[in-house]
Parts: sequence; C-alpha cells; structure tokens
Amino acid sequence: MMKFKISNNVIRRLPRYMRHLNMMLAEGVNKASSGEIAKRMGVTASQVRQDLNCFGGFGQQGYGYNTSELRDRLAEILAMNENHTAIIIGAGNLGHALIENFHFDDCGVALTAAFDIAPGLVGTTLSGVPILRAETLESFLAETKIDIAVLSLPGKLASLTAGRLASCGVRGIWNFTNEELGEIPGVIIENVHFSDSLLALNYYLSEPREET
Amino acid sequence: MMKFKISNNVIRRLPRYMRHLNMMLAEGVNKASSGEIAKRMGVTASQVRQDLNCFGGFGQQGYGYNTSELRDRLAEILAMNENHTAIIIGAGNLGHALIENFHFDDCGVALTAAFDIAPGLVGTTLSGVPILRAETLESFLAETKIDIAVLSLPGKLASLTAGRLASCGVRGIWNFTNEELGEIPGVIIENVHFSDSLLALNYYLSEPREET
DNA sequence: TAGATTGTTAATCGATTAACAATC
DNA sequence: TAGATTGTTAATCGATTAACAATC
Repeated sequence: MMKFKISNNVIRRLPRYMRHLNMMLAEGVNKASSGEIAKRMGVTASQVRQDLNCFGGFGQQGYGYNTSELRDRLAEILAMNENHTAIIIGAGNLGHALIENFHFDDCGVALTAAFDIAPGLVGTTLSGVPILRAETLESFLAETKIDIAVLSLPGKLASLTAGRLASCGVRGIWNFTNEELGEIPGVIIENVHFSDSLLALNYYLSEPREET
Repeated sequence: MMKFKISNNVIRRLPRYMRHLNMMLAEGVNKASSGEIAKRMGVTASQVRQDLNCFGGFGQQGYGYNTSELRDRLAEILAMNENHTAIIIGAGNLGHALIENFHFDDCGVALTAAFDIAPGLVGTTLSGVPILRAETLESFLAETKIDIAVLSLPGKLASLTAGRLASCGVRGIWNFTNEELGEIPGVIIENVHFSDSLLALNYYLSEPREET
C-alpha cells in the first residue's frame, strides 16, 4: 500500500498535527492551509506539506485542506480506527493514574483490564476497568486478543513481564518503567522514560553556557 | 564556555548513555570503550565518540573511557549537580504517582512541595513532600527559589498556571497535560505528551503497510 | 614496541527548506 | 480569469557514518 518508508520524525509529528487540527475545529476553523497550520505550530509550511504528502494528497490546490477531513485522515493513519486493545500491568500509583486520568479511547484504544498482585486491589474496578490477578495474565491473553500492554510495574519485573507478554501474542509494549527493554522480535516497544525527559529539561535549564 | 551549540538529538541521547553506564557500573565494568557502549545500545561507535566529543575529550586513546568518570561527566553535563528544585502543581492521581514513585533525586532534582486545591489533601504530606494550598503558590515562590514546576493538573488550567509560574520566576515547566503551552519567554517547556507516545505506538502496530 | 582506541576530519546520508509548475 | 495554495522537485542544511592520523 505504502510507497516508501515514513521516517520516524514524520510519525512523531503526526499526533501534534492532530492536536492542532482538533484545536482549529474547536474554534470553528474549517479550512486549514499548510501556512496556517505551520504558523500555529511554529514550523514551515513546506514541512507540513511534505509530511502530509507522505500519505497522499489530502489537500486542494488553491484552497488548502479541509480541517475535519484532514483530522480524520490523520486519525486513520495513526490507526485510531483499528480498535486496538490494551491492558495495564501494575495498578499502583502510576497505573491508577493512567486508568483514571488518561483517555485511551481518545487515541482509539480500548483499555480492557489491569493486572496487579495486591490482594486489596484484585477484584475491584477502577473507572470501569477490572483489576485482575497477575497470575491470570496468561489465561486472560489466551482468550482475549490484546494489542498493547502498558508496563507500570516495578522496574525489576519489566524485562521478565515483557517476555511473558510477548510469548502470549502482545505486539506492543508501552513502557513506563526506567528499564531498558532489549529488542523483542515482533514486538514494538514505546518507552516513556520520565527521567530522560527531566534530565533534558535539566540540561536546558543549566544553559546558556555560551562564552561571555 | 561551550564552543558550539549542541544539537537536541545529542542532548536526548545523553540520559540513555547515563542509563547504560550505570548498568555497566552495576556489572562491575570499569572500562567503557565507544565500541562496547555502542554495542550495548545498538548505535555506532562513531556516534558515541562524536556525541561525547561535543563536551570534550573524556577518553584515553588506546584504552577507552573510564566508566565511572564518564558517568560523572555526563551527570555534570546534565546539570545533575546543580541542585535544581521542583514543585508539583496538582497532586491528583498523576501528581501522587510522581511524588511517590518517581525519584527526582536520581536526576539531581529536589522535590520541595506540591500544590493542590482539594481540602482533603492540603496540609498532608506524601513521601515527605508537603501538599500546600494552591492559593499560596505565589507567596511560596516569592520565598523559595524553584527551578522546575511539574504540571500535573487538569489541562484547562495548564496555560493559566504556566503564566503564573513564569511570572514568579520558575524557569522550567515539565508539562504532563495534553495541552499545547505556547512559548513563554525565558521559560523552557518540556512536554510529556502520553497520547503522542501512544499514537506513535499505535501507528507502528498498524504497520506493515508495505505493498504485497 | 605493537595494539588498541580515541579525537577529528572527510564522506555520506537523510531531513528540511525553498522554489515553482500544476491546478483548483 | 486571477489569486491562492497545493504537490513535487531541487537546493540546502544538518546529522550520521566512515576513515585515519594521533597517541596512550
């Protein structure tokens, strides 16, 4: 279907386009020219057009892009209509926060269940999401097709758990631990390393170190 | 002090070098050649040397780098020794999770306080961090030099709060909301957009779309 | 010394920006 | 039609990789 490989840089920009298109829709802006999008995002119009044209000509020469159509196209590209399913491994503070505050459905992902070992948690329900016994993970995955597992458990368990998940057919791991998960064949790993982000901020705060 | 501008790409790789050097130290590996680091990280030795040489010659020809010395140098570059201070704005689920589970001190940052509006929370202490009344934010900042504010509050309050913080001298904002904060002069904004990350994972899961 | 690995320059590769013909 | 803006090619810029002399 696709003519060439899309670079990671482009992919990482797509959700941001989404965000701005949604903002424009909320403002009632029905036309989105590359120039207008670029101005709002602080990038060049050229880049916007190049990025979008990786996926086909969504625009109309002389007019621009239709805001809601472009938004829908991006949603499709980002697989938001593919009904991916997810489970959370580890319903501690962070897992808890993700269940209650993060809108998986806004990304087109259905959060199906969470797993934990704490007896006080297992059997309860958070925002409609059942918390199941960690020991039942394999049997659950045998019955239910799950695309994404969210790792929000202690780092020491991350690698082991990733392996268990992969062998049960989970294809994507959203890793919130600070662990480096090695490559797992057939599994896409997306890391959210808080500390990497904070350290980058830390670095930029210590600038400017330019000569005086 | 610094000869030229370091590219963002390089900066974003530094925390990962850190992580691997710490792993090597934990394994008792005292010598870290660019080749060894590269192999562990799945990058080229050339890139490792180029990255490190942005900051000076830390290595010894014919030997390599001393693991712990290199780690210490990176820590310094990432401003981990500058005693940056941070506060958390919003002690809900996510703020809570950050206070209890994220080790600010591992990044060389001191988490000083959290702010919230919930009467049940204000006045309590979480993992030694006092939760203060949001209304006292300005007076607190007038008395205490704070470098970083963590935004873990409802998105609708993000922009407004960012402005308040900036006008009180906060120089860095670690934004966990899904909001697009515009540029604020003199303030570094580091975004942790969960949904951008999940959507990228979603995209890669829907691949391969190559022609058949 | 010989071997190894850095620091650094040169070559390649890829990503961004600019330009403009196509066309709505 | 005239004006505007895309889609796309070409030019530029920057980042990565390769090569190798310096040197421990």
